[in-house]
Amino acid sequence: MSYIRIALNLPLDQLFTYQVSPEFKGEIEIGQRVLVPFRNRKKVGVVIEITKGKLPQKNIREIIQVIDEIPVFSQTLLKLAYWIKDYYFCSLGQILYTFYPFPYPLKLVNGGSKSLLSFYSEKRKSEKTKDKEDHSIFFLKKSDAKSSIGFCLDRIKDCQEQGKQVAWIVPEVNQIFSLEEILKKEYSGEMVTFYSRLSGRQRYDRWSKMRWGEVGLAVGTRSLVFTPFPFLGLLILEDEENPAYKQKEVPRYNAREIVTKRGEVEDFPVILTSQSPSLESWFKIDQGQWRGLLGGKKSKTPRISLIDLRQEKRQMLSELLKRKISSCLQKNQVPLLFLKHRGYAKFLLCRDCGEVIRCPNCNIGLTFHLKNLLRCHYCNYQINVPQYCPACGGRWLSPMGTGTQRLEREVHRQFPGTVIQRIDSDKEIFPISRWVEKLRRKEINILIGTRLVIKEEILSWISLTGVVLMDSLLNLPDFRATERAFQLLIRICRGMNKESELIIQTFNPTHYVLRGLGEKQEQFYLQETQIRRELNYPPFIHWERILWEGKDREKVNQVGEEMERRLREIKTEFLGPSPCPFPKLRGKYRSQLMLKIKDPLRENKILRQRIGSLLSSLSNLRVTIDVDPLNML
DNA sequence: AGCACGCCGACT
DNA sequence: GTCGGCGTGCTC
Repeated sequence: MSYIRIALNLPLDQLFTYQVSPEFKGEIEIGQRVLVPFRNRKKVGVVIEITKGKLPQKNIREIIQVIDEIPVFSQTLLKLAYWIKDYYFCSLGQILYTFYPFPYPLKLVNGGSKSLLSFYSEKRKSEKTKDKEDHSIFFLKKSDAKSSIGFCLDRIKDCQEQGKQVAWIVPEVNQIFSLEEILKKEYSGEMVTFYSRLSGRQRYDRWSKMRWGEVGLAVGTRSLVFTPFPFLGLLILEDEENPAYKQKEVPRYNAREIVTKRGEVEDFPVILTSQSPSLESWFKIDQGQWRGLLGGKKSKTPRISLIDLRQEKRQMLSELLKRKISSCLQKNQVPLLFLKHRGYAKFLLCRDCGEVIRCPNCNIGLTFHLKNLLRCHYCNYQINVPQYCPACGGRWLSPMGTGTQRLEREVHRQFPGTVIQRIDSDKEIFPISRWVEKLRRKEINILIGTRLVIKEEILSWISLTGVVLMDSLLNLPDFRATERAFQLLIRICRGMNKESELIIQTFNPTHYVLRGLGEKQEQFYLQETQIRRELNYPPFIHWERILWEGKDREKVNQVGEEMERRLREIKTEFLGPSPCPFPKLRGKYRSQLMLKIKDPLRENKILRQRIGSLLSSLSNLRVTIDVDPLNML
């Protein structure tokens, strides 16, 4: 008698056992999909273990059908799946479902072609004799958005000669097409693009081509990282710091981590690129774990002027910025005014010294609440609004963080008769080509935008950017606020056309983010690393956020207390528990806890035991865990 | 996650 | 009377 253990797409940390009737014997392989009866329905599962011998329990049901003739998932891909499961706290079945995201009737046939089959088995033979390859991680620091293309093309051509496949991953769908256009001219092999917006049929056809080794080059978004390429020789991940690489739903993976892990597991090189590396990546290069390379010519630097808002009259546009806008308009150029999105998290700023009131534990800006209260979103520290600035004793403390529409009105007033275009919501930004077309036809005089407008295609039309209130970027209640502000400024600097100018209005002109612009970028990273080290923040630890919500406020609070107790027992460091920034959402009370984890793989195991049992005993609470969250709000 | 079971309120 | 709301429990 033989039976199999399979993974199902359920949020359950367990495998299910089924019996294999004699008719399927010898057909079953690990990594194959099978159709099984589950409750009163049919479900697709992936074979994880095959065991011969006595059945481990009674009432084991039989599989209905073997779906694939050849396993969809190789042993190495399964190894990757196991790693993701342990790292990101989800079930094996959920991951395998994201590896193979097609509904059941799509059956993986071998294209009806024998040649493909033998192709595949030949590959398997050669795999055993293959030499050890260099699976280093290369990090390409780009001087501008496009400077990775030349470098990567050479590597892609090398792969083409060796009959290996390459996957090039970009953060956003619209970046695929411009890259595709360039690569079409340079790459002579078969190429596909891959992204979720394609129809099911299209996605499946392209996926099959990749899977059967019929294409040499694939360009796509983050899910491309899971494609079971049989001959993968290189993975490229463009703009590694982009938060779009983090999936917001289960499994909450970051494609950057998967790419490097897959390179390690399958033993091929990986290239990450960026104009403005994440601190985590910069640190790995600095530590010598990854190999840093420089791409492109020396970067251009615009003229940068800092406006000290403490010296200015209380208005949104300084005299200098207004003058520059005027001269821009005279030259028929389009100035860009940048600001943060409609401020939802207000902070309290001292107009004398330019500092913001910060949490003494967490160093992030305290959030200004109604009723005279300042609160830390990380550790729940609270104080009443002080009368004097704790840093300089100044009395003029004012709440900041609003005013998108106000700026538009202000610009209208200052520059009557001009066409002002505001771009600040996702709906409007796509397609970007619409705005580019308007810029080309000179239908816009002044552009006002949030970070959505900081795209290469738009910036190349701009020669003057005014950052209206730098402080709203620097003082967001997120420990990555300074890093993100720095990256944004770098991208603006690199993206604007030549002989451009950047004007930054701020209450804090000596901030290290601003000193790090231009030639001294390493300075910024060194200083930021120092701060992260002192506060024990990433890259020195990993955050894991546990969030739970329920209708019963008391119960939500009790769970917090119980979790606190258990975490103390296993000596895990954590912040909170504290109510979420939106403490009541859709009628449910929400609390969260932030764990500081040194070694996720090791510590998650312990957490699964200690916290997992608590969580499963609480039926009417919904719990989510996010490893390496990018958004701490 | 689904899906069934079961226990309560408001309907032709 | 019963239709249907959703809290609870289980899945080889």
